[in-house]
Amino acid sequence: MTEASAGGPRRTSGVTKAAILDAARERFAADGYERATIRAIAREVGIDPSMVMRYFGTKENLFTAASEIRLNLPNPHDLPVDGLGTGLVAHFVDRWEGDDVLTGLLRVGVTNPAGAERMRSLFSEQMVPFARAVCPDPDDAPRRAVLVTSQILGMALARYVLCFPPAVAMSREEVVEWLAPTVQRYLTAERA
Amino acid sequence: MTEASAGGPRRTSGVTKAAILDAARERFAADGYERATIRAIAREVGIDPSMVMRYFGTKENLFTAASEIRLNLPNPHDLPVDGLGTGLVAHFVDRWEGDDVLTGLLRVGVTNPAGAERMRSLFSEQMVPFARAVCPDPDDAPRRAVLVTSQILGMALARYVLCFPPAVAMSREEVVEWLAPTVQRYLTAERA
DNA sequence: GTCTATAATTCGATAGAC
DNA sequence: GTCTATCGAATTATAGAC
Repeated sequence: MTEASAGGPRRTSGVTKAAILDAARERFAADGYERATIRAIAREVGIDPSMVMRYFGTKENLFTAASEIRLNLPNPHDLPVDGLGTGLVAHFVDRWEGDDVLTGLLRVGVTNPAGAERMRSLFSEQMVPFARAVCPDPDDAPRRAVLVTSQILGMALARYVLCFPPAVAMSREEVVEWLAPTVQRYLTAERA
Repeated sequence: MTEASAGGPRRTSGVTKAAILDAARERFAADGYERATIRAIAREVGIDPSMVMRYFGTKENLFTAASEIRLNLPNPHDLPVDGLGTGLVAHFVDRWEGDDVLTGLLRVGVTNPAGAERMRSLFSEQMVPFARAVCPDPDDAPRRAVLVTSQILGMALARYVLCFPPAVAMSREEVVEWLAPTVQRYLTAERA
C-alpha cells in the first residue's frame, strides 16, 4: 500500500510519483538521456520541474527508478526444446511493444555510462542464466547468450529506434519466423 | 588538391580541417552527439572552439562532414555464392575495427534525429542494393537487407558500444564463424 | 587564419514562501 | 505537497580585434 491508498497527509503523492515515472520512461525512450530534460518530463505530467527533483533528487536517480525492469523470460523448461528460439523471440517482441522501458534502456545505454552498465547487468543476470539452462555446454552459455542478445537487440534497433522502413513494415509474425531459427541455432547448435 | 598542397594564402587550413574531422569522429564515437562538445573537439586539436565554427558553421554540419562514409561493400559477384555471409561479416568486422566512423554513426543515430536519418540513408543506398544483387527475389531485397543489418548492427552494439564481456572476448574469427551462417540464410534462403 | 570576449540559451539543482 | 524565483554551470554561436 502506498501513502495514496493509506490516505496521504494532504494529497496523494503516489499517483504523482507514478505519473512522473511514466512520463520519464516515455521521454527517455524517445529522446535518450541527455535530451530528455527534467523540464519536459514535468511539463508532460503538468507539474513543476522542482517536484521531479523533490521526488527523485537527481536526474540519474530518476532514470534508475524509471528503468527498473524484469524481463520475465519464459521458463526454458516450459518450452519445447526445438521451440526455444520461437518462444524467446516472441516474448521479446511482445516486451518491446508492450512498454517503453526497453527502448529507453537501449537509447540511454548507448550514450550514458550508467545506462550501459545497467544493460550489462540485465544481460548477465537474466540472459546468461537462460542460456545456461538450455546450452549443451553450460560453460559456453555467456557466448551463446551474447549471440542471442545481439540478434534481438539488433532487430529492436532497426525496428523501434532507427526505424528502417522494411523493419517497421514487418509483422510480428514475420519477425518471429525469421529470427527464431537464428536464436535457436545460437542456443543449441553443437558448433558454429 | 586542397588549399594546403596548393600553397594556402597564409597557413595550411587543410590540415587543420582534417584534424578537426578526426577529433570530431573520435568524440562523436565515444560520447554521442550531445556530449561531444565543440569545445572538447577543439581542445583535442589544440585550437580555439571558434575555429571549428568557422570551418563548419554549425555543430550539425560538422557531424554531417565527420560521418561521411562509404561502406565499400565487396562486390557480390567477387564472392562465391555460399561465401556471401562470410565475406560480408568479415568485411564489417574489419570496418568496425578500422576506424571510429561506424561506431560514431551508431551512437549518434540512436539519440539524434539527423543521425538516424543518416543511418537510414546508408541502409537504403548501400545495404539494399547489395541484397538486391544476390537475393532470389529482388523484390524481397529490402527485407533481406534489414535482417542482415539487424544482426550486424546488433553485434556491433554488443561488442563495441555496450561492451558485453563475452562479445568483447570473442575473436574476430569466432564472430565471423557464428554470424556468417545467419547472414547467409537471410540473404539466400528461399523462405523463412 | 587565429584568438578574445561575449551574447543568448538551456539545463540541473536549490532556497524558500505558502 | 506544490510552486516561484533563481543560481551556477555549460552549451552553441557571433562579433570583432590582431
